[in-house]
Amino acid sequence: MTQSSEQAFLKSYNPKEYDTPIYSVDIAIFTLDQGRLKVLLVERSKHPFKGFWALPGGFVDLKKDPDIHTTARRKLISKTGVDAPLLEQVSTIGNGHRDPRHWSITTLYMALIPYAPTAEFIEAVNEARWFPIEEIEQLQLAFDHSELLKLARERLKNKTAYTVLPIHVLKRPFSLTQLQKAFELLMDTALEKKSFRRRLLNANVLKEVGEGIPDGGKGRPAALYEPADGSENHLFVRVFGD
Amino acid sequence: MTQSSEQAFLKSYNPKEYDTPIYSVDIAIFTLDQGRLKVLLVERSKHPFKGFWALPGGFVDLKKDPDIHTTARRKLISKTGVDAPLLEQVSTIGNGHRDPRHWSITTLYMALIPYAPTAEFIEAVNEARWFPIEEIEQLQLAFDHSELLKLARERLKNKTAYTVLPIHVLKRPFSLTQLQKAFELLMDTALEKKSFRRRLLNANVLKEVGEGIPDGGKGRPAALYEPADGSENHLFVRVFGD
DNA sequence: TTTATTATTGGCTAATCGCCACTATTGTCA
DNA sequence: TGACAATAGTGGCGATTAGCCAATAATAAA
Repeated sequence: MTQSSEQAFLKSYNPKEYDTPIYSVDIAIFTLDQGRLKVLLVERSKHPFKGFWALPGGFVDLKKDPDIHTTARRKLISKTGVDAPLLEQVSTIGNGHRDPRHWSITTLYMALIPYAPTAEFIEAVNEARWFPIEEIEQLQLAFDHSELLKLARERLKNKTAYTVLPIHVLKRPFSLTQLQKAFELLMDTALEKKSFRRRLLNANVLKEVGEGIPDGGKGRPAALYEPADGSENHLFVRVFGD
Repeated sequence: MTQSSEQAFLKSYNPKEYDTPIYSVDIAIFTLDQGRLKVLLVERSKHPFKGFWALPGGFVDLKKDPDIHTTARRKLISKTGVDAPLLEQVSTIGNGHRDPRHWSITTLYMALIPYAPTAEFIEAVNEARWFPIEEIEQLQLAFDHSELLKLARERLKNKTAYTVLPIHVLKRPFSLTQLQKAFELLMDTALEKKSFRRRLLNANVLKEVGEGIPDGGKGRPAALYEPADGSENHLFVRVFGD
């Protein structure tokens, strides 16, 4: 994108109503792939910020969306091809400078999704890509999306310390080692093996569903688990990690 | 308000833009007075829901408000006369049925404020009143404000269990007994005295600033405290209560 | 059989909570 | 002036849960 074409676009943009802000929804979609935490970004095909990478998002369809959560879900599915096991609101950011067009408000959501079911769909569309989160820090994203991503990332870290959030990024069933790895990647901290297992097992949030090959293919087979019914909302009384 | 005048109002309402939702900010303002948890409500003077009690709130002033947090603060001050020591975002609710006029979105904030500095101002305006929270449950509020209040109340309970939120509803300095009472009212649970004191004192979130008369005027004088610098954001590693 | 590799458990210490009885300080009142 | 009522504050034990780290278990490959 060139500076001048954006200027031209801005000049031609003429909001009819000046007393109502633009409202949109943006989603930070997280997954785990190849032992790394990744985020889905889409390349903007339109001004403003044409050509920049951005969080998936868009406007409410007043005719079709019953509520904003549905808007977020619709956008999520349109970019990944599938629904996500976790989609929740993070925060709403609104001010007069985040969008060059106008006073603008966005409600930020975060989603967790296993990698596999999304891979084929996303490779087919070339405007969307999974980025390792560290790589995004070097990128200049559209609007204030770098800050939005930081907000979602923080929420993810914090919530992982007292919930079982990471069960939503794994394909099922999973071993405790895999689950621990997921916790560690989402929290960005190493966790102590025994403490981790004790915590999860004592909480009755998992049900054993057999045994499988170990992580990495070598060594003792691991017990495999799935989330127990209703465990998604489990709250630990103590935070984990330090 | 009469059914027919609301009907007439709705018939005459004609939004110019159909593809953008209404956006507003609402605030659940909590205080403690006479040993009770109270919430500020305002009586609506305009349609829709004319004559109903509602949470304070309103629209963004695109000319004056740099961001939505400022919008919330402006509304808060206009109803209470003073700023609040705690104002934070709770959640954003948006759907096609919460406002009879149009698809509508609101960002809900909650505020905590000591009672005394607000009393005079609020008694002077007769469209605003502090309601004990239990009384509000019997009331039919405007729009979906009963649900919004429930959301804010839940957030208040939850956060009180792992933060020092209640320091913001007390005038300073305060005794530990007063602070415990505040915690109990905000959490809606009885707390154990020794555990409470140990928790607060060990956390280094308070500084002693003298001694004063006991709670109720009788008995041994109590040590008085103020929040220590930076203690507002203290997070306990364990939740309290039970 | 040995070894490498991953999974799982044992067991001690420390922090923090629930519980509850006990002590401390003040004013009141006979 | 000496009990007593009322509120503030402490002592101390058992339970839960985290950190630590070493030991044991199961499997495949050498």
